[in-house]
Amino acid sequence: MATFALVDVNSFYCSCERVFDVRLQDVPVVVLSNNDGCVIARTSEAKALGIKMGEPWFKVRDMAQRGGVKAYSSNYALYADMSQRCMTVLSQFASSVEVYSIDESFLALDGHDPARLASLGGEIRARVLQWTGLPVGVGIASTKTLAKFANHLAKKHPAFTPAGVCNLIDVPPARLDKLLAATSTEDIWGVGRRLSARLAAQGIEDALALRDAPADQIRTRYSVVLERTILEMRGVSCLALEEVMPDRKEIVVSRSFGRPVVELHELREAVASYATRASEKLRRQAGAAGGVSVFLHTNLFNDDPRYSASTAVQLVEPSADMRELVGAACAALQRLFRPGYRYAKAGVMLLDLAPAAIRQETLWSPSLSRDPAALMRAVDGINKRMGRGTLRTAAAGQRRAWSMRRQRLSPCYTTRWQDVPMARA
DNA sequence: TCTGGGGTCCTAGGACCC
DNA sequence: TCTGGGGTCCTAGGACCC
Repeated sequence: MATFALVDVNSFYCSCERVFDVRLQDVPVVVLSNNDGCVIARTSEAKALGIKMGEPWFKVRDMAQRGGVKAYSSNYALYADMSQRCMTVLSQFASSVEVYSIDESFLALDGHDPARLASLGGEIRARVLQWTGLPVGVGIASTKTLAKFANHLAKKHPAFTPAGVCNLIDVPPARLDKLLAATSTEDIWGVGRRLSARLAAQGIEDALALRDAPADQIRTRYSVVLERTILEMRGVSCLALEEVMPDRKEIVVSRSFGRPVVELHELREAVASYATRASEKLRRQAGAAGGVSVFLHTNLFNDDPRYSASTAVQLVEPSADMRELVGAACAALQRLFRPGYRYAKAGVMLLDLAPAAIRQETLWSPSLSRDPAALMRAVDGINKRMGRGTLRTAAAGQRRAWSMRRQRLSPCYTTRWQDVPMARA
């Protein structure tokens, strides 16, 4: 029987902020989305105040501040670096690790003494905390879906020992049934709000009823995906550990603007910036794009006149060249733009991605002596050393008055020398 | 009056995840 | 005034092919 652990960091973004500021230890902390728009991470103290996930910050700000909440703009440079440190520690505990998201990993624990799994979970927690300062939860079970559930239980029930660890393999079947019966289907990995509502309408009101529903009926009425979830809940492992992250099939860079944008030239700066960033991500996976799509829209929440549009441009041959991708994106924007609207957001998607190495050249492809890839390697190299955006296309602009608000940003403690308190002194 | 069967590819939309 | 960003997979239906 396979054994999986799911390890995740509690309130990850908030915990990262706490590591570097002891004053945040016992106070409620939230981290906001880009543009300081919504609450996307909350500590338990902030949850206790009734602050919901995804809630617009301007709606809860007054209440939150009265309650002593400290709010931060999201600092992805800090979180990405802390994530790497955490994953490095986790890799010491398992031969195979799947980094599932910025704050979660699945570990293959096969080969460990079954009697020692729970205490192993405790050791994982202790070492990650000691080496990175981040608190994690550990769920252990025979399938990935059950490991997710175990992790959920470890957070909810302080009774499991050691604290923060739940090993479902040790839980007697009758007790497991009770725990499932007390769990909403929505709290099962793979079941979202919509499916949960449809299931409830069919009389499947809790996770126990879902597990025991007839699998073939579920497949016919819903999908093979949900059938797999049910099998996994029964201990039949259908989802394997995926160690190598497959290359992205599409790359999206999009942002809401810090304020409404009316002028084409400002939109062009934004779209060129997004295309530049997207091309960096593309080259990082050694890919080339066959097409570029651009979208833009006005504010969907207020009474501004609505306009929303997208269009795609096919490239003559796949490319990872920043200049070509920015050019294509700007051409697409030109087609979409309608004057007189107050635009709120734009985005660039790179489509039809393929490995750059196997691309099909045309009769007019540049010769090797004018290798555009060499130029891009130089650009990427300089930006890596000197900071993102040091070299960019002129189209990406200088003033960038449209860029997002981040008024509550913490320092990049681990990735910028200027931001290290000691270095400033 | 009669109007096959089977396959592939593409796209849009819906659902999920963090 | 203020409402995030970036992904994946599956399915149904239409176009098209022989």
